[in-house]
Amino acid sequence: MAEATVGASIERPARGQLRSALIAESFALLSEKGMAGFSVAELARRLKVSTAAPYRHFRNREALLAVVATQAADELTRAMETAAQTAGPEPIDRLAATAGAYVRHVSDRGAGFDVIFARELRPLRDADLARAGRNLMTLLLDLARSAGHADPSRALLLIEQLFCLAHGYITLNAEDFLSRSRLSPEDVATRATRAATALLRGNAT
Amino acid sequence: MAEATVGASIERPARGQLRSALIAESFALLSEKGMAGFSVAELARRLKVSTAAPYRHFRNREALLAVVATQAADELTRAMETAAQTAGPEPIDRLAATAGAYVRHVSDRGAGFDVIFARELRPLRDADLARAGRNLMTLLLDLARSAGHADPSRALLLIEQLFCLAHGYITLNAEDFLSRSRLSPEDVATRATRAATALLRGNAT
DNA sequence: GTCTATAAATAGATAGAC
DNA sequence: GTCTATCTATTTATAGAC
Repeated sequence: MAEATVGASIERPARGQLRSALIAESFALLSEKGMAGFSVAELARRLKVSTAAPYRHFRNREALLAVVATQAADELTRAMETAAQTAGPEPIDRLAATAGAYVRHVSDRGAGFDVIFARELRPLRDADLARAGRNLMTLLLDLARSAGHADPSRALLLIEQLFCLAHGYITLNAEDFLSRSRLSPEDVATRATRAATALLRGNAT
Repeated sequence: MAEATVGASIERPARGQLRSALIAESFALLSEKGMAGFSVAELARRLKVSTAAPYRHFRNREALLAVVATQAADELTRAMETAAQTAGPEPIDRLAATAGAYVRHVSDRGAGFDVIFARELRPLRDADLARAGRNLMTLLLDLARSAGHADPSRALLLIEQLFCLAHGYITLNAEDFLSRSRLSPEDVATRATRAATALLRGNAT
């Protein structure tokens, strides 16, 4: 679990470390406030630097978010790759574990498809972010293909269904819809994995 | 489709009609900006009244949102009731149609579970909103029970899975994840209904 | 590489006139 | 029932000092 939950007191970064500290703290802020509630000023306040300091490292709010989104996509690609490999030989189990890993990782880190593919970041046309997003989608489509869905449009449909389900679990858990208090990343991932398995079974028949 | 899409020019409401106009326009604003981007000031600007005017009708932003959330819950309850009744005798079809109606209605109106059960509105302890939310959940649980899931915790699980899926479709469609441009409420509902059917089949086996 | 100071928007909300 | 005027807080972003 990435630290920096609500009240965690944050060290002011050493000189020269602001850029990486900004990126790291962005994940915590996204986790708490989401994309729309993300603010460069609050980020600076948390790191105990002036509100102007971030602008020495990033042209503007969107450029910072694009770097965060790129890192999120790369992290997710690795987490899901690992989950698929660990899950055993059954195609359905592998895909369900992949969706579960998505839910676990995004619940923990706060940046998922909503950030990676955010409409708000599209106008930047950031090459790194585009590459990271493509890698992520390629992994998913490959997994769907190797689960026996050779038809590309069928594979795409399966991915769409699976990740709408996964992302819904994240979003509604954030509003305490699944439980009286927010479920841990581990718990919500478990529930989402079970749901994903049912969805995949229903598609197989 | 509720009008008031992006550039739609809005009539200034007649004297005495501001309260209902505020509520009506809130749905359009939620549709475009979501909960976090919702602002009383922008609402007033769109209705061509002063920023102070809304505060003659609602104590604050949250009180306004609570009324909107209540109406959203009541609308949804009716829309989903109708969809279930129209869907024919098959329990799976009825539940899938209900989820589809959720997606269609929320894609159009902008206020779903994220607004109705918003964490932000919880501290108000608004009795009307609580009643509307309970009615909505009661309808869904009844539908799940009559679909053969007599065990209450099993019925709850089914509803959870179904509406995480439905809500995920809405959220990701809003970021153009499902298509290069945003799908219409009708189109996203069709896709979600298909996915819901697969999910329900997978749970039945 | 970071700071102070500052500007222009925008937000939520209130007091008091009409 | 709505307005003008106003206050306070917050955000994005820039200029120029250190």
